[in-house]
Amino acid sequence: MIGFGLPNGRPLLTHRKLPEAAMGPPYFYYENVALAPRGVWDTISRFLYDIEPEFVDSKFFCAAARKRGYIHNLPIHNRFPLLPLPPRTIFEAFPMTKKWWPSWDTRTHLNCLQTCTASAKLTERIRSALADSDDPPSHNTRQFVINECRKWNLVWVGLHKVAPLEPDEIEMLLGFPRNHTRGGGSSRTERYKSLGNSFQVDTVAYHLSVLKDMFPNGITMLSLFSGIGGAEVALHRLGIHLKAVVSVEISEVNRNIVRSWWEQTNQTGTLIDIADVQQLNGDKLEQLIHTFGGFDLVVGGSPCNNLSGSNRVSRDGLEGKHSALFYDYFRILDLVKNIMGKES
DNA sequence: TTCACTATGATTAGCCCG
DNA sequence: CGGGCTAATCATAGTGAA
Repeated sequence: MIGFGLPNGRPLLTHRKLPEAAMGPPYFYYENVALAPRGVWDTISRFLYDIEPEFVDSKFFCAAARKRGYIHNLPIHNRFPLLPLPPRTIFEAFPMTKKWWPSWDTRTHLNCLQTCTASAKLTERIRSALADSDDPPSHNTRQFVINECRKWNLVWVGLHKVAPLEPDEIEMLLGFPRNHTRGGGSSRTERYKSLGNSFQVDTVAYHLSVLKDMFPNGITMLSLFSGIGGAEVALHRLGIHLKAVVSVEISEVNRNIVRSWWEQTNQTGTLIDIADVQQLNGDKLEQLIHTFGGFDLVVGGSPCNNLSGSNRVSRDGLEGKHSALFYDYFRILDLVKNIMGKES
């Protein structure tokens, strides 16, 4: 799952032919979970002008897996990665764990960072099982421990002692500045949730890097379902000036996080935040496009709640309560294309 | 009311192998 | 080609303490 190519490998593809209807302006970038129920990506692709999705696992960019599909109309040649390159193995990311890491735990990468973490009961069950067993432990004990460690992304922090990642460790893995989600009224639970729902910044930045030469004076972006601002952080770290960002995000805590980051990084552009995508109708978009002279980029990862395999309760597909917001991404993107096409 | 904590499988895709 | 196996997975809902 390497998409059209990785930073240090030979590209599988350097050019592609996009359908006429897919061409910009604006450029757009859509994201969601790769392992969605059958047929979901076919539907998404059909709405987004029949562009073939680019499936990438972020384990090639950082120390944690993140299998995602991206549909975009960006050029794909001359991409470049963010520097410095982030740690790409568990030991590089968390050197202190090496001391306690059993040889029979052969993981080099973590699994997908999700919204919930393991219970204290589980880590205690693991400690107890290992303390009561031989050295090395029996096959059954090892199997139990390894399975739980993989399922819950546990790391070794002591003798027989595993623990879930801390929020600041997840921020690092995902490419955000330390304490990005800390403060601003965000509880620990909310931090895990917001981070679990986020982009992996290095992966997204690699795809967006082609914009740097194309927009030397900066870009104006419409950011839908912004979350904690993964796309904004990616562009900023690429050194692309943000002239204006219209950010749409339902969570007040997340809006605060992005607003706070905007202040921390001394942005000179304009940040407008909107709570609900439903507020973005034709009139509102015409007004915004008139104000900013159009959007260069429309970014969005629509809710995956009803697509994710972790959802035992309501994995209802693209028509599910939350994931159906994909259709608002399409609606808004298509409106922007039409309005901008009319004015040019 | 908020927050921390806990338990709760099914659906895929990719293998190998007959 | 299909059955059996391994493996991964941006979560929801309930409870109880503060």
